[in-house]
Amino acid sequence: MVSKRAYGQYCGFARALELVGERWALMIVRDLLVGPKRFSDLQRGLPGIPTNVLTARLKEMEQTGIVERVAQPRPAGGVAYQLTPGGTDLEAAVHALGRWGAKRLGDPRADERVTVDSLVIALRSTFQPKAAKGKHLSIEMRFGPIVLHAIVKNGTIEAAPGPLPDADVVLQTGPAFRPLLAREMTPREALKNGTAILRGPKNALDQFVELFRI
Amino acid sequence: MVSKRAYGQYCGFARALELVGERWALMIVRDLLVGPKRFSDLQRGLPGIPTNVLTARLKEMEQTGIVERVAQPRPAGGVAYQLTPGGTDLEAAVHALGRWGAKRLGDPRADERVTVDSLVIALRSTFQPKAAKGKHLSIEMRFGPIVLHAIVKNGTIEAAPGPLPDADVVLQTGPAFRPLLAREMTPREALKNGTAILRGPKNALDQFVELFRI
DNA sequence: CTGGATCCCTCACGATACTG
DNA sequence: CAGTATCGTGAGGGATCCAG
Repeated sequence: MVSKRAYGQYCGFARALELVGERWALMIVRDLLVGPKRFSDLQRGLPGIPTNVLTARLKEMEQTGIVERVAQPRPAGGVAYQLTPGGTDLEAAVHALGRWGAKRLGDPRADERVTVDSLVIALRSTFQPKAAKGKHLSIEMRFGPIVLHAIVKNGTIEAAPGPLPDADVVLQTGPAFRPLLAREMTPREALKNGTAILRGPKNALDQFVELFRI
Repeated sequence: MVSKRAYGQYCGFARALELVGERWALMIVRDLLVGPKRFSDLQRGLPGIPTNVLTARLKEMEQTGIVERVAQPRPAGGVAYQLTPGGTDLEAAVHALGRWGAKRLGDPRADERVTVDSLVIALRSTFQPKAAKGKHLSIEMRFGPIVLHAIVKNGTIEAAPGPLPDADVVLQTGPAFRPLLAREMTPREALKNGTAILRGPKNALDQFVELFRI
C-alpha cells in the first residue's frame, strides 16, 4: 500500500490519506473510537463491508501501528481489535469530518441504517464544550432499539453505548434527532408531536439541545 | 456515487466520506483551500492524478456543492475552480488530518515531492495559536525553488504561496524543516550545519519554531 | 496553450461461498 | 467466531487524442 497507492507527496495530509484514506478504513476507526471490538462486532457495526476488506484494513492498520490485536478474557476468548494511542489520535479528525458531514445529512435515505456507534460519535462530535461550562447532565438516549448514554460534566462529555440506570433524563427519539440538533425543530415541537419522548425534568430537552449543535 | 459507493449509514461521518472520501478528492480540496485554481494548476499540484479522475472529482464536488467554477478574467480567460463556503468548511478536517499525518511523515521517500500548497497547509495546520498570542512575525520561506510566506499576528496566521518582500525574516530550508517543527532538531543545530539559512534577527528561527509544532 | 474526452489495462473493491 | 478463497465488476492509472 505504501508505494502502490501513494500520492507521491511529502506532506502530512497526503500521508494521512495513505494510512487511513482507503475505503472503510476510517469507518473502522470510527467504531473503534467507541471501544475495542471483535471482528464480528465490526461486521455488525458496518453492514455491507466485505469480510476480506475488513481483514485487509485491520491488517494494514495493525502494520502501520493504528490498530492492535488484544486477547479477550475467558469466557469467549478470541481476539479483539483496539486503537493504539496513535490511532486514538485520529479522534479529532473523525470529529471534524463528522461535524462537516452532519450538516449535509438531510433526511435518511431508505437504505440507511443507524448504529449505536455512529450515534455515540455523533454526540461526541457535536458536543459544545463552551455551552456545557458549569453544567451537569446525565442522559440515557433511546433511538428505536438502540440505547446509549452520555454524561456531561465540567465542560466534557463521555458518551458510550448501553443504558444508564440512574440517568437524570431518558430521551426517546428517532428521525427528529437531527433536526433538533440542527435547530430545525424546537424541543417544544418535538415533544408536542411525539417525535421525542422525555422522562425527567420538563426543561431537560432544552438543556440537552443546548449542549449539542449541528 | 450517492447510492453506488455509499456506506449505508445515516451518520454525519459516513456522509462526509461519501462526499469527499474517494481517492484524490481531499487532495483537491487541500489545494483549493490555498486558493482558486485552474485545471492545469491542479494537475501540477497533484502530480500523478489522471485527468479523468480530476475531471470526475471536480464534477462530483461541483454537483454536491463543494466546488464551483468561476470564469477567469482576461487575459488567459477560461475557468477556475474554487471552494464554496461549504467546501471551505472542510478546512478544520483537513488540518486535523494533516496534523495527524505529519507526525507519521518520517523521512521523505525517494519518489516524494514537495509542493507549495502542501507547505502552505502544513504551516496553517501546525500553527499554534496559543503560542502566538501577542506575537507578530512575517516570514518568507524558501524550500528549494518553492517560495511561500506567512504573517503571524494576533494569534492568527495567514499563509500563502509567493514571496513577501518586506518580511521580518527570510528562512531558507529543506529536509530539516520537519525535524525542526517536530522538535527533533534545534534551531541552533539547523543553523550550524547549514540545513537552515536565515536572514533577519538572530533569534528569529527560535521564534518561528515556537509558533508551529508537529 | 488550456481543459478536458477517450481508450485500454490493472487492481482494489464487492459479493458470496466456504473453512479452521 | 474469525477469517480465507474465489470471482466478477468498476474505479483508478496512464497514455493519447481532440476542441476552443
